[in-house]
Amino acid sequence: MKENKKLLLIDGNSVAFRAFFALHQSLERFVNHNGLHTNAVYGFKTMLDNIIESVNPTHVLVAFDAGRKTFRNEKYADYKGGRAKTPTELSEQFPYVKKLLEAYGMKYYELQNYEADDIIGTLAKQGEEQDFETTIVTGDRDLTQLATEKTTVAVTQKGVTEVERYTPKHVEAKYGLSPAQIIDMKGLVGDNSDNYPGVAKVGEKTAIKLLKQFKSIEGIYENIDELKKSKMKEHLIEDKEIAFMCKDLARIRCDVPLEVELTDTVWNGSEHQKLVEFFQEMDFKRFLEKISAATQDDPAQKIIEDIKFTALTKDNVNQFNFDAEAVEGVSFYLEMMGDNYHTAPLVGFAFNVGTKYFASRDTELLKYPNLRKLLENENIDVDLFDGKRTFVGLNRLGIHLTDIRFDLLLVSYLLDTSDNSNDLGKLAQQHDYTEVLEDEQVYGKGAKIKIPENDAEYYSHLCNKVRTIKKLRTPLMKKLETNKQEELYIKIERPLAIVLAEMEIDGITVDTQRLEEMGSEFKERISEIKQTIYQEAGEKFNLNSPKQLGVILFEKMKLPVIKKTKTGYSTAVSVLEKLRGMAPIIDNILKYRQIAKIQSTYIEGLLKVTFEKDSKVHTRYTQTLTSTGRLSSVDPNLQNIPIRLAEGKKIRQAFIPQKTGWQIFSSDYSQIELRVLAHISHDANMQKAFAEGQDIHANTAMNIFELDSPADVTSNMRRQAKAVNFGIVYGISDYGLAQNIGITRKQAKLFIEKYFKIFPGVKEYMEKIVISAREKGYVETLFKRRRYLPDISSRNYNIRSFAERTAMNTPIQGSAADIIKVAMINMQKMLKEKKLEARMLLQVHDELIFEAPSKEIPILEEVVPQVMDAAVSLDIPLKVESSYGKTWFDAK
DNA sequence: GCTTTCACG
DNA sequence: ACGTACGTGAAAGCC
Repeated sequence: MKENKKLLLIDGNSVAFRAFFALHQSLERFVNHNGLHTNAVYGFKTMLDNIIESVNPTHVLVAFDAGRKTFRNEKYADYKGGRAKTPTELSEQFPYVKKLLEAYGMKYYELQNYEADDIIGTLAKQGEEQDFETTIVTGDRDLTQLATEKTTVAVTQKGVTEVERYTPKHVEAKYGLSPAQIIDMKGLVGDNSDNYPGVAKVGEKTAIKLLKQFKSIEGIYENIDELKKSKMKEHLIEDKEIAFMCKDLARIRCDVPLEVELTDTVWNGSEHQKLVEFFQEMDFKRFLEKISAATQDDPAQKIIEDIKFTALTKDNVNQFNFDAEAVEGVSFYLEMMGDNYHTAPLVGFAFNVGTKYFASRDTELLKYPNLRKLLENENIDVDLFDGKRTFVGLNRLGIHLTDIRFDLLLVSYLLDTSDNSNDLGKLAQQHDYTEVLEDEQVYGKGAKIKIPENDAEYYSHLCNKVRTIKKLRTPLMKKLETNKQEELYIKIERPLAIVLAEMEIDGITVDTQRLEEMGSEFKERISEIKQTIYQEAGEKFNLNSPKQLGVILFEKMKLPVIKKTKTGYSTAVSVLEKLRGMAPIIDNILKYRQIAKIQSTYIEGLLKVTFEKDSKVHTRYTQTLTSTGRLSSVDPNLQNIPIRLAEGKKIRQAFIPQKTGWQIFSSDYSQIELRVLAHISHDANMQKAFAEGQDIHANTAMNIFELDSPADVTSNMRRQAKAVNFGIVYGISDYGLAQNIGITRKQAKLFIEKYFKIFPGVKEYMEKIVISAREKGYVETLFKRRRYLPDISSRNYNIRSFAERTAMNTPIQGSAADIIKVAMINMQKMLKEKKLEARMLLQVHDELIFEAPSKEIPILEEVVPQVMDAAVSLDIPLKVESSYGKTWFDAK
C-alpha cells in the first residue's frame, strides 16, 4: 500500500511579513484587549487555513530565521545589511505566531547560523528522497529555485491567501528558465533587500537573455569571448567575482545539519482547546464562532453551567404566585416548532423571576392567571428574543403581551445590521456569551429535527435561552446608548414590531376563485406557447431549464452568445431581448417565461399559502434582516406582487378587502429616496426643484440635455433622466448606467458629469460619505441606523467599489425606510385613536395599503397622507399620493 | 444546497 | 485595466 505523503513547508518569517504588510492599513483595527497588534497573526492564520484546505498535508513544518547573523555574513559581511529594523508592531507578534502554530499542532523550527530558506531546502530535498509531495509556502520568489516535479513553491500574492504556484513548468513559462537557473539569475541581478549587488547594470531581462544562451554563470564566463564588445561585457568581466559570490549567496542550502527529521513533522490537526484559548486571547471572534460551529455536532464538548429550574405542570402551577409589585422584570422565551409562527406548534416556554427559573412543554399553562399576569401586566417589564414572533405566538393563546422592554434579536440587529442570525445561541456568541447552545445542537436539523424527550435536556436549553436574554440586556443596552441608538430602538423598532405583528395577524384576504380562474386561463396559454416553441425548436425539451434552453438556442440554432454565466450560456431577458427578431422562437420564450412566472409564483404559490379558515394570506415581515433597515416579506412575499406588466398586474385583482362594501386604500411616498438625498446632501438645486413641486425627472432631463423649456423634454429624455436619478441613488457608475439605458459608457459618463455639475451638493455628499465610511467604518441613516462597511478599505477594486456604492446608497435607502416606519407607528396609533374600522395591512417600502369600509375612505384620504407627511421634517416637503378601489388592482 | 431567473421598491 | 448598478424572496433545475 502506497501512502500519500504530503509535506507542507512554510517560511514563517516571510509569510508573517507578508501578512503584516497585507493588513497594514487595518493595523489599528487588529488590536486585542491587551493592546497587542494581531494583524500578522490573523493573516498567518488565514493563510494556514487556505493552504491546509488546498494541500491537505500529512506533515507540516514552519521554519523561522534564528537571528540576524548567518553563515552568509561570513562570506559577505554586508549580507542583509542596511535593512530597516522590523517594526515593533510586527516583532511583538512573532511569539504569538508560534503560539498559533502550537494550537494548530504544527512543528516549527529555527537553526542558528542558517536562514529559514535553508531549513526548507534541506527538508524539501529529504522529502524528495522519501517520495513526499511537497508544497513550500513563502513570500520570497528566491525559493522558486527549489521547484521540482514533486515540490511546488507557492508564493503569496499581494495578500496572503492568494498564492502563485511555481512548478518547474511555471518557472519556465514565467522566466524561460529552469528552477536551478533562478540561482544564476540572482547571482547576476543581485538582490536589493538582501543587499548583495550582482553584476552592475544587469537586470532581470538581460540576465534571462544571457542564461538562455549560456545556461549558467559558469557558462557565461567560459564563453565570455563570444560576446560582442559592449558595456555589458565590460561589466561582466569587471564583476566576475561578485557574480560568483552572489550566486553562492543566492543558493539555498539543501544539506544543513538539522535536528529535526521528517518523521518529527507529522501533523495530526489542531488542538481544539488550545485554539479556543488562543483565539480568545487574540480576540478573534469570528474564528471562535467558526470552530464552535464546526464542533456543534458534539454538544458534549461545551460545558454550560447548570441552571436550577422548576418544571411546571397543571398540578403545581397554582403553587406559584408572583407579586406584580415585587417582580422587577421577567425574561421569557416561547418555543415553537418551525419558522412560521402563525402556524408552528407551540412546544414549550421558560421564564425567570428573580433568580428562579421555570419551564414547561405545556403552553396552555400560560393561560393560568398567575403566569398570564407576568406577560400582560403593564407594570412588569418583559425581556425576550424576537418580540414580534412571541407576540403572535401568545396571541394564538389569547394572551396579549404588553410592555416589551428588551428584545435581544432586535437590539442585536440594530447594533450591527449585518449580524442577522436568527438563532439565539449564534447571536449570543457574537456578543461573547457562550453559555447557551444553538437550536441545531439541541434539536438537530433537516428531517431529524425534534424536541428532546428528556425534560432535563430540553428545559435547561430553554432556561439557558432565558438566562442569555437576562444577561445580555444590560451590556447591549449600554452599546445602544454608546451608539446613540436608543431612540431608534425605543421610538421606532420596538413599537414597530407590535404594529407589524398586528398587520400579520390581520392578514389580507385573497379571492381564491379569481386566482383559480386566472390559473386555468394561463394554463391553456402556457401549453399553446409551449407547443409552438417545441415546433420551432424541432424537439421537446424542458423549457424551464436554462441549460437545455441554452443548448437549443446557441448550439442547435446557432444564435450568437451574448453573455455567459458561471455554468454556461445566459438566457436571461436582457440576452433574449438582444436576440429578438433573429428567430420567432425568442418572442415565444419571453412570453412563456412571463406567464410561467405568474402561474408558478403568484397563482400556485399564493394559493399554497392562503389559509383555508379565513381565506387570507398572513405574511411575515422580517424586521431584522436587511442591511439597510428595510423590511422584507416572506411566506408569501407580498412586496413583489406584479405591477409593471399588464398580465401580471391582474394578480392584484385577487387581493380584496375582508368584507363586501369595503375598499382597498393605498398611499405611497412619491420619490422619497430622491427627497431624502436632497435633504442629506443639502444640494440647493435639488432642494429648489422639490420645493417648487417640479417634476424631478423632467427637471433632470432639462439640465443634462441642456434644454431651455420643459416643453422640449421628450418622453425618452425623461426616461433616461429617471435612470440617471436612480443610478445616483444606487451609487452611480458609468458602466451600470450605460447597461441600464442602453447607451455607451462614454455617454453615460458625460451624463454623470453633467449631473454633478448641476447638483454639486450631491457630488460632494457622495465624496464625503465614502471618506466618512472609511474613517468610521460605518455609515448611518437619519435615525442613526448603522451599517458597518469593513470592505471599504479592501485592496480589491471590486470589493472596495461595492462598499463605496453601498456607503452612498445605504443612508438614502435606509433613511427612507426609517421614515415609513415612523409613519406606520403613528398611523396605527391614529387608527386606534379615531376608532376606525380601517386596518393597515401591507407595507411595500414606500407604500402603505389598508382595507376600510367605504364610509371611512374620505377620512383615510385626509389622515393617511397627513400622518405620512408628518413622519419626519426634512428641508423639503414629502409628497404622498393616494388611491383606492375594490381590489388592490383598482387602488392605483 | 447552489445557481439562474425574475418579480418588486 | 479592472468590471459593477442598491435592497429583497420564490421557483425551478441540477447535483
